[in-house]
Amino acid sequence: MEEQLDNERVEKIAFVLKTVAHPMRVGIIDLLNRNEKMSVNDITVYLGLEQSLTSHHLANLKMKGVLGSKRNGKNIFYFLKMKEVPQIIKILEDVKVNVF
Amino acid sequence: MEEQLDNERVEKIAFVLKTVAHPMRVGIIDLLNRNEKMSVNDITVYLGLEQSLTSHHLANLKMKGVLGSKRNGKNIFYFLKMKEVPQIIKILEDVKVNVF
DNA sequence: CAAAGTTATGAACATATGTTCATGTAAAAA
DNA sequence: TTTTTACATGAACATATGTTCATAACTTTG
Repeated sequence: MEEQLDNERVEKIAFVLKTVAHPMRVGIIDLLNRNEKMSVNDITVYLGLEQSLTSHHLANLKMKGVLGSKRNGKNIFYFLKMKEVPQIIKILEDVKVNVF
Repeated sequence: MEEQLDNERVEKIAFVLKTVAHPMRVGIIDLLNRNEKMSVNDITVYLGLEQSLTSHHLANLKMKGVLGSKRNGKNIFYFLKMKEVPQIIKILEDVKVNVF
């Protein structure tokens, strides 16, 4: 039998889940899982969003450690840092939920 | 290369993540992953919470399809329904985050 | 059937989160 | 060096979420 999760772990786990738990952010992460790195504009266009909103979400994901970024000329490329996150998404790919 | 996630999937995935993304709820799920079923009072005592708050969170998890429940005498026992969720928690057990 | 034990519910409140809009900053191109 | 392109930032706002408190509902026991 495995150990029970201590408080710190529970907090961290919930923190990561909260960070990812939004359709736009799941979409962004899925995209970056297939592409290695993408500019803000690429992401914005690809997902059909608005620049500012994309930027806010990207900043959020970066701040929490899920993504990283690197400038190249006028572009800033974002990439996946926390490898666990796509695994989570994969597990939930065919999940059945009670939406209402 | 795998298919990109369609909108509906992204929505559902985010929905489940949102449902779980709270320290108390992660704790509850972890507990129910080790115990098969537990009464509200057991959970309340074990996690050191308050009755009403526990009940609210349990109702929430049940409504979204993560947990199920069954009455037995005066007690109501809750149990895990969505098996994917403990797997997710497991993946994040040793995750490194930028808390601030 | 009244009392005690167990869980649910709803209102009220505080706080967190997501979005928009206007504007700022940095790099490249003209 | 002005303009254009690409991205970030902050304020303001609306909405969602978590918690507490009081009370209701259901089940067993006396």
